[in-house]
Amino acid sequence: MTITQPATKRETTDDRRRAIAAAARRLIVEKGVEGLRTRDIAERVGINVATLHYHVPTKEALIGLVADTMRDDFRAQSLLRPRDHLSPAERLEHEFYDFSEMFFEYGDTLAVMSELMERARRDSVINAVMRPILAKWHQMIAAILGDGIADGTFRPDLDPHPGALMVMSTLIGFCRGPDPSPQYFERLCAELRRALYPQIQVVRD
Amino acid sequence: MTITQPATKRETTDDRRRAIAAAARRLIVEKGVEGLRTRDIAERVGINVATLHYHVPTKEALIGLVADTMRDDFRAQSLLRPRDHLSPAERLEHEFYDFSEMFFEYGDTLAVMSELMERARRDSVINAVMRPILAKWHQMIAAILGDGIADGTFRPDLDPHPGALMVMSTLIGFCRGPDPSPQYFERLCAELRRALYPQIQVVRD
Amino acid sequence: MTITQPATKRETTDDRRRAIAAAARRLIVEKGVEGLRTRDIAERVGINVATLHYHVPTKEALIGLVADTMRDDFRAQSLLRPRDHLSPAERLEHEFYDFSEMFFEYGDTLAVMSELMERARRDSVINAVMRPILAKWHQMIAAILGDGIADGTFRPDLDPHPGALMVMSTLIGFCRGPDPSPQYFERLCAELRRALYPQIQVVRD
Amino acid sequence: MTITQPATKRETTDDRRRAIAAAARRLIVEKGVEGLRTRDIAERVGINVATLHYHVPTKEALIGLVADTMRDDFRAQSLLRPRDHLSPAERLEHEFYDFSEMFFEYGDTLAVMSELMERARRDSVINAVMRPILAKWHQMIAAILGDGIADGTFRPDLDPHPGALMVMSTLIGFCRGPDPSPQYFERLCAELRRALYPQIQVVRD
DNA sequence: CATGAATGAGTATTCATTCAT
DNA sequence: AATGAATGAATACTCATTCAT
Repeated sequence: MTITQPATKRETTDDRRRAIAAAARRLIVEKGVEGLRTRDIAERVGINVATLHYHVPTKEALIGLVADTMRDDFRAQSLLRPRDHLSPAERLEHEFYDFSEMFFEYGDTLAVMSELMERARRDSVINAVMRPILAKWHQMIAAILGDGIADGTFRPDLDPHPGALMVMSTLIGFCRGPDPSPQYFERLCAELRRALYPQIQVVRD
Repeated sequence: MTITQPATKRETTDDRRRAIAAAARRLIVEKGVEGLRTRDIAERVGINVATLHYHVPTKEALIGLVADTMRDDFRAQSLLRPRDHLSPAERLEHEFYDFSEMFFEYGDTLAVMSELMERARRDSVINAVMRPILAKWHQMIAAILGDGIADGTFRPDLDPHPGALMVMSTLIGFCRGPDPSPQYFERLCAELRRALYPQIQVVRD
Repeated sequence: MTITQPATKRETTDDRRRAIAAAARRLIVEKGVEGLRTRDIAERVGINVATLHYHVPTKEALIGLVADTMRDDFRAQSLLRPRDHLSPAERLEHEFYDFSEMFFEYGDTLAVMSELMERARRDSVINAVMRPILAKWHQMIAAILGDGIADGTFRPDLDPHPGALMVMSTLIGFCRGPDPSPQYFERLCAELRRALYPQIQVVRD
Repeated sequence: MTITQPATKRETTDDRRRAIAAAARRLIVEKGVEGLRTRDIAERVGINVATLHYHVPTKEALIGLVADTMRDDFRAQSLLRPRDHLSPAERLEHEFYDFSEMFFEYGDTLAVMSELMERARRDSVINAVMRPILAKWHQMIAAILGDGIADGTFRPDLDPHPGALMVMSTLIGFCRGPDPSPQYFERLCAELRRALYPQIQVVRD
């Protein structure tokens, strides 16, 4: 129903590459990058191994392709979309929401991301694609925090750069954390909010 | 003590296993778990591959062995050592310090940890060893936070469990973060402190 | 002239085959017969691999085609052209000159020839085309020598058949020899002349 | 009876390498260097492909090994052995005899040599081993000719360097020539002798 | 305990050739 | 006549593991 329909015999290269990337991602989730086999991908797409190599010449290129689709996903997903017209608080909530959506709806993407990040350390090709994504994300959150500090939304003593890393890391940590339920995600977000917003209730006497 | 007369004969097998684990860990840092080759380990230890298999019969056992040494390391390292006689604030600082020491002095341990965690998702053997370590760590920090909330050290609205995850994730995030310098680590810790402690300065008039 | 209306439509196939053969020969010079790839040829001709196979159905046929063009070249080149109206000495000089021209001007032809000869041993198709060329050449030189012996131009004790082989082999040996310069070629020809002509200076009394 | 006896199970690496080289040479004679397959070699030696790779890690190394055995053969064979104590005429006859022996008794060696020489043009590894052999041989014959010219054995107008190339090329040409019989070889040698020696019969009165 | 040699089951990649359009 | 896509059969090479000594 989705991708592996053997109805229309000859596919266009672009479709095939898409299908290959999708199969590769699913396999990465299942077996990790190190367990990724060209034969498995070909089989899952329903083509010959040689055909796979016709569309994606080498395994390195294949991983590059996967990395590219990751970037596209992140772009398509609003995660990296600036929302300058909104207030810092709203933008922060969007970050939380987009991340939860990505985790709960498109779980694969984050899992693959995690795999690729680990590998990025030793694989310059992956690194070249992955680093910018993280960097962009980090910078976006830092901007949100910066704006929020300026307009008094967030704590005045908040340090945007480490603060952004804290937010990102916490969200990522959730994925590997002990309780991957939406309820726990909400608790985590609440904690982050309290960590970022000024403690209003203390004001007074 | 076992077969021939001398005293320190017994250690041989155990020593070998230790040496093998050490070599394996170094190689994991260099090439990742997926790049780990029994031959390379043997060569680095200075023994034959067959001999390696004599001491550690299978690769799965080998990774299990490495995981075991990880647990031992974390135990030896004060990270998981309870320090009930100290104040919550002191214990938190100890966590920061121990983590920084592990990162800056024994960088390998965290790198291997990271590799194994990624793999734990699919490898039940690794998972069985790694999960408890993380769980223990998480629980310890949660305890610190809980105690600190109780005695007023930390924000009263702090939620210990997600808070602990936030602390852990942020520390872990530092390792992969954009700036792995001690200075940045300190900024990050400062940020965490501000996130956990009550905002004193707000108290006025 | 090529693709639109004009008259010369019919030649297309033949032109294609010629272009294919030419590209194949260039590639054989560069990478040897064993390094010859249909895809490379197609690319160099500027057509699709499938199109190549349309014009030359199989690789064996392709090599046969190349061999054919070799024969045509040798025919076109005066090497195999009888020159009965000239004196044996003149005809021998023509052989030297034609060979040098082929080596220095059309180096490819001899290189391809050499490649194909080596392969002829095991490939009956190539053998069928190549042997006759060599045989013809050998027979022509033997005829020159025979005629020259008869009219006193060459040594009376010269044995035409082995003599011809000696001349051919020496010329061929030059191509692989230590010094492929025109000067050395001339020295080699001089040596052959002294080996074939009677030693005049000895005649005394 | 010769090499492929599966009696003694574990062979020493040196023996295996020898057997592998021998099998490779036979296969090169049969199918050429380009038709050489590691599987075929392994099968002929009676070992697993992986075992082959254990002894000779790569195909390049394999061809290097074959080239090495060629050099050893040529050394063992008297072809490259200087015989300074003999007269130039005797030394020349030795060259003829050694070559014929190599061709008629150890036909493989020259066939392999021929294959490797063709490939040497594009393969620097082979070239590095083969060139020196040819160079040495050429130089030895040139020395014989030089000595023979000096002591009046050979024509005074003989040019040693091209002369040596002529002798070598003619011998090599015999291998590919139209008639590979011992009788024809003798005719060819006779022709070479007449080409090198002064023409005594001309001296009369 | 130790080792050199051996091996089965993979693993990415290549290549001539074919097919549907 | 031409082509993009597809494929079967190879091909060199790898690796954890085993065996005989």
